[in-house]
Amino acid sequence: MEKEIKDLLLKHSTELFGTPINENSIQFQKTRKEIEGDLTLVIFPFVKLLKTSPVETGERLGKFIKDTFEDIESYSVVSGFLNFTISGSYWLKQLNEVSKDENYGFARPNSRPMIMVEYSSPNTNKPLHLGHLRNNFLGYSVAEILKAYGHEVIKTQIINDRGIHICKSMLAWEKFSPVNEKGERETPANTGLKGDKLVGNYYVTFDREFNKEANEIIAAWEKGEFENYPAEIVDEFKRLSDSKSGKDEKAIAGIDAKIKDLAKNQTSILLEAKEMLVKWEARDPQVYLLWSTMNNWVYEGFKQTYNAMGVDFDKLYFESDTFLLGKDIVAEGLKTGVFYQKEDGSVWIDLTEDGLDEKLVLRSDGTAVYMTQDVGTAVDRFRDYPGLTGIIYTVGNEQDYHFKVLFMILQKLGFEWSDNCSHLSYGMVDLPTGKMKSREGTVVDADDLMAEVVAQAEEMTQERGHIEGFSAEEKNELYTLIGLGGLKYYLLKVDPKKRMLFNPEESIELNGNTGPFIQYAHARIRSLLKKAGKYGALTETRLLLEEKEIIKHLVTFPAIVEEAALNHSPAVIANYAYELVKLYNHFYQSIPILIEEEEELKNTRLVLSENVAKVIKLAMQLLGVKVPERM
RNA sequence: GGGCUCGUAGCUCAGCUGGAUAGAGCACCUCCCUUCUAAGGAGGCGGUCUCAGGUUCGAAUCCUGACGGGCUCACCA
Repeated sequence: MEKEIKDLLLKHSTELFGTPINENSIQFQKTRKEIEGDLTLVIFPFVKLLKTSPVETGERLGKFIKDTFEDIESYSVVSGFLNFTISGSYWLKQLNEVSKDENYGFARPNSRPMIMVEYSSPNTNKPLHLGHLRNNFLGYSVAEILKAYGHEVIKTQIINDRGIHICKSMLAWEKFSPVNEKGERETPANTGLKGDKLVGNYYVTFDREFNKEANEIIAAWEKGEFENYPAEIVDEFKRLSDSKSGKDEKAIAGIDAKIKDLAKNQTSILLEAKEMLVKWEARDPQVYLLWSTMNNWVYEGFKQTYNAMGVDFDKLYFESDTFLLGKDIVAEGLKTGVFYQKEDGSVWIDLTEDGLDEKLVLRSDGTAVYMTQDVGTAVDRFRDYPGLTGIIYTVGNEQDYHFKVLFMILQKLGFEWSDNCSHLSYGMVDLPTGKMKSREGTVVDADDLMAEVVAQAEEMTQERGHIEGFSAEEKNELYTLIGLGGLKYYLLKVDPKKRMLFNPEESIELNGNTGPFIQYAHARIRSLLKKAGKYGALTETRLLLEEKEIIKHLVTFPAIVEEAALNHSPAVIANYAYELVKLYNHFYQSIPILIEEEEELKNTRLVLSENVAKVIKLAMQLLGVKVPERM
């Protein structure tokens, strides 16, 4: 209806206003609750054109529009707003349209260009944590939303499987892993530990030993024992140490941190790790075997976690595969003058004219940095998928600058698709106690959290669920569905861009704006429909206000999907679903459905309920949240 | 210090391409299961939309500045 009115005004604008009007000056909004009407047109923009009062302008437009559309029953002008009341039969027709389409709101699959969505992208030295949950749920959901909007979507990730951090875990495992009676070191098989957890433990072990050794070095320096250390390091230490006198506490802490870095670089353990990295790059068979063995443990662990999260990928990329291509591209770019080389051999790009800095793209020793492999990975992807038009990178907002630079480099290298690449930048997840810090042990582990949330759902469901006759397996499925659904909804209902607070109590809450609240509404409707058995089709009936409100909301679903797709925002979908459920619950509570005696009214209400359940399900599907038939 | 970003009820968040009296949830207080799942519903309490200017018929929304929080400015990833 909005579109029809808009077209009408545009078509007749000269006749109505004496001049063609801008499409943007036609603004619709929802009619306020207290005022009668279904649709409101803002008339201020036209007042100036007509040089009459708002009331007069409104009356004139109102009459013109009402006379054109049969379905507009009446209009009223209230302080600059033109409110239309639309006929019940129009809304019934709309409900019928919704009802006909099993995938209402979804576009035809693959009717839009191919897009790649990257998410997750973990390091292989640490288990996944709460931050990854936000990342994974977001990426998965945005991918589903884009599919629903018609895009062909490739879900992917880049696995950060190479570099010094992996070598640290490898080294710690070699040095410190206990040997059992069979002469084996710890493995996931002989410890029963998930592979990512086991490797993560050794990363922690490395860090502990690393710090221990660094502290010993500092202690030695403070006692004046400087033999075995290079003169320039010793000088630097003395300079830093002397500069502490007379400074305040904060400044001293800063200087101490610098001293710590200095000492860390002198540790034998770091040296060994670096040697290992060099060996890895040279494909030393022993190191390479250890590397692939430990990485495979991690992948196996991650696989379980992804499975529990309910996310999946169409294609994986590994940095160990793409960083060489990155180096090739840098070499080409150096020839064409996109990059330049400094005397020490390092390669840079100058972005100062674009308001950014100079950025390193290759170290002086010729090895790749993060940027190098990201360039390589991007190009690799477009080679793999000739139909690909763009990539969406789901990565935390601490990397905003990195992606700005990456896209600019790709553009300067002449890849036209760089314009279609975007950074889905999301805010950090804070805890009530503050930031998550691995050093302080405040990181919330993804597996633990999911298990906890499911256990909580079990407890709640046993307390109040309607699960008579469920098998043990069905029960467990339900607990998982509720626990995980709640967690996903909790993390997705907030605008991705914003930093958010994770409150453990709220995340398992069942009341209010939560996943289980929405799931419950769905289960209740399904149960109602089951009880109703067969019922007739829609017929011409009068509609109650409550029913009309719901239909109005259902009708906006396609526009919501579009908005969510364009903004890469699952939160838009979550808020929509919540609104829908609130409207429905109000209706459910105050209007008889099954016990309505008038057959036509009952049918209408059942069809309405059925479609509410359908749209809830579709919307939740876009968030990766499942909805139960009973709960 | 430069760049980016955020600041809405006690708390967590919607609203932000300018539009009517700024909305939810949680928490707190009242009510409602001899009607279909009360994991529900109705109502109450609670706001100088950080502050100060500006643009506009109209500003939580746009612009400028201040204050406060976060991120970032590595031959780390």
